[in-house]
Amino acid sequence: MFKALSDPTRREILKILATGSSSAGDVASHFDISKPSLSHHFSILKQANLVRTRREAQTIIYSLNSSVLEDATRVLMDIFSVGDEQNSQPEVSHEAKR
Amino acid sequence: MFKALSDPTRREILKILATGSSSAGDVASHFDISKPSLSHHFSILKQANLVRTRREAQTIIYSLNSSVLEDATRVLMDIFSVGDEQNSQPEVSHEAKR
DNA sequence: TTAGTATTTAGATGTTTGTCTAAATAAGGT
DNA sequence: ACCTTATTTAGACAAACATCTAAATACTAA
Repeated sequence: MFKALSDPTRREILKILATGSSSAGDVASHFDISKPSLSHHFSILKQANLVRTRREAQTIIYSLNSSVLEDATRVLMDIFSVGDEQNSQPEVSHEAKR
Repeated sequence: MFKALSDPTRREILKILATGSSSAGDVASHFDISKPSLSHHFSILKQANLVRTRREAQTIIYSLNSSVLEDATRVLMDIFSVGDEQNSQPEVSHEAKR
């Protein structure tokens, strides 16, 4: 998921989808890259479970999977162990005492 | 910052630092990769402002820069526009109405 | 000032990633 | 059936990335 979020284009796609779901083509019109490239980004986002798709006639509608936001935020907070013990004033490594 | 977070080794480093700051060497002992490689990861983390350093005799002590967590979380929430308007039930793209 | 420890820089290498064009697939409309 | 529109797959390619070894730098202590 962090891999998926690490590309600026993909984050932009997510922002666009956050304002309402839309077709692959519609999203593509916001960018200056080819549709195959966009399609590739979509597939990565989908793999990361950040978006969902449904078909509507010929077009594929992409929408944000917001539930993963909570996961993402949780993982981040977990990494930084927020609301946790001895985090703020770090101790000195045992080898580094002078 | 997301780029920095996109590598599993770096996320692991951050988790280790979350339990208290430590020297580059100490952190290295948790991994099976060379010290130069670790050093490279550190420099990326530092560039992303996720860690801070101070020198203590020969050793360099790395510590988590927790304040960036809030930024990260904020950016994430921003992307998903949490606590916002029409996000839950997506509309259909104008081209996709049948 | 020489030796030892800790970390970083340099340079090389294989892998992954983002992009492209061309072709394939999917669905509808005439 | 055929043509048009929408999207994806395939294959290629350059740039970015994670890793390594060897050498350089930074500091301490004898």
